[in-house]
Amino acid sequence: MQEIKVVTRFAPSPTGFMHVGGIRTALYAWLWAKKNNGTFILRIEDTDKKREVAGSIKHIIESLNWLGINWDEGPNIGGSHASYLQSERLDLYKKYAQILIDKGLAYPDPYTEEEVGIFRDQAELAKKPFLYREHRPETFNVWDDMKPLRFKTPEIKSYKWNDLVYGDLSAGPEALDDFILIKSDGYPTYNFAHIVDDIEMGVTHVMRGQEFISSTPKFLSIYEALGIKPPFYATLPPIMGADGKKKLGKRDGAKDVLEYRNEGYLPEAMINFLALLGWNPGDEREIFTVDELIKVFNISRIGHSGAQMNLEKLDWINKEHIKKLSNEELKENIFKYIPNNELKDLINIKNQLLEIISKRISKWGDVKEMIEKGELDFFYKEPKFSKEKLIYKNVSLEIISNNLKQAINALESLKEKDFIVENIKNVLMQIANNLDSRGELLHPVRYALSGLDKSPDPFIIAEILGKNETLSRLQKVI
RNA sequence: GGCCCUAUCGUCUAACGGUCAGGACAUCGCCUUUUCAAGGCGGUAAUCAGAGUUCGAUUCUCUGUAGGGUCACCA
Repeated sequence: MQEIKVVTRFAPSPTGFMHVGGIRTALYAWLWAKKNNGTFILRIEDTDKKREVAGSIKHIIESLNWLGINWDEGPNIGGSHASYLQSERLDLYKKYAQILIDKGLAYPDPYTEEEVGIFRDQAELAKKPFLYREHRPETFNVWDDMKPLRFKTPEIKSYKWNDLVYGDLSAGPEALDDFILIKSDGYPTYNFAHIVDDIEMGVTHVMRGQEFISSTPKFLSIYEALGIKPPFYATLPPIMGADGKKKLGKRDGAKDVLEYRNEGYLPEAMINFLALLGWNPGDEREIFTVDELIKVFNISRIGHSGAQMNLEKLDWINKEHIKKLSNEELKENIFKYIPNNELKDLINIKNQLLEIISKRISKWGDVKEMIEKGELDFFYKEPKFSKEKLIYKNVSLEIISNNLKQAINALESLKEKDFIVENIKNVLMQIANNLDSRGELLHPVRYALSGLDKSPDPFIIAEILGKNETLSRLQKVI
């Protein structure tokens, strides 16, 4: 058995941003190349000038960069098959087109677009698939570059082929047609250009969505006409929109992946999540680093059915990845979402506060939300409070005040350097345990320190505030 | 309409033809607790329907149903 050098590619068209569907396709192709020490190519399929959106290429590159999906050859770094922009390879497509013309397998379309449109409407009216080849001219003119060039399907037949994911696939003869190779504007169609490029670039494994199954016979017939062996095909199941019905698409709310970055998801969590959307390792592991994924990824375990995005699971996976980060990494990320310096300074001094925050978020953007809701203000700013809220159940304010006085006395006895969570807890618990219920002390202390109905426990707050501030806040409420 | 693909808890999924149909997210309950979060423990919850093959079918076959894709001078 001869080992083949794996070459995969991701070939987006520059028509806007990347959504998770495209990214997952890129990811699987990338993982497969990495796993096999192969080559991963980024190629831009910019053959439709009308749909092109300015800035897309930059945006696509930024998206892939964010996720760490890097390429060995591509538009910004070059490579031995440059250019990686199809619009700069027009001569090459013409060359291959000429080969087909010479074989009598390509001819200029004599009809106008309107005429073809009428054929199509007729077919639709008759509830039949539209087949251009039924209108194929008897004799072919010489191609003058002004008309679109069509492929003359050599043999109308059914196709069977093997797919690395779906196994044996087949299609009836109506999947075969005389499709356009080169458009009247001189640009090739996807159907033709990607085949030429895959051949030229030595691509061994083509990964793409299910929507291409029905055009695969067209591709196979081109390979046959050229006398070239097609690559391996790995068809990916679709990713469905939130309703679980339709394939995810830009028109129905698919998000730019960079929005996930802006919301504060970790790239490795995003990769982890997307890898699991349509693939599984065969055991029960779910949290993977990128390196682990490269090791265990396998085409044979890609699923066949469409999967719906589950944002809650993404949050969970992101949280699991957050847990793995060092304090430095946590700070670096969290600080991006903190507008005020007081809080940053405090976090720099108190690792405990960093821990509180990181435990309560599933993505960095949640920090912003906490701040906006004022959930962190009390750490560096005196809280506002109302006396009634000191009350725990039906205990009178008088008793509460009395309890708080005891707490103040006890806390005062702690030396500044001993003012840490363990000691604070000890001291307060001693008092609290003698009460009818601990809440009679712990609730008012927590409330006096935080001014909030919901907050972290009073012991940790006290340590973070420090002895002076803690005592001062308690004094104020009695 | 033709052709093609798919079908297991709400969601993502696992299960050489023989499992009590397993895991994860979500959800619910309990524990821990002064609240919230976290954590620990546990529960509810699925093989689309009908035939066939077989001693035995989630698994194989057929039909139906449902969903998806495709039938461009888009990719």
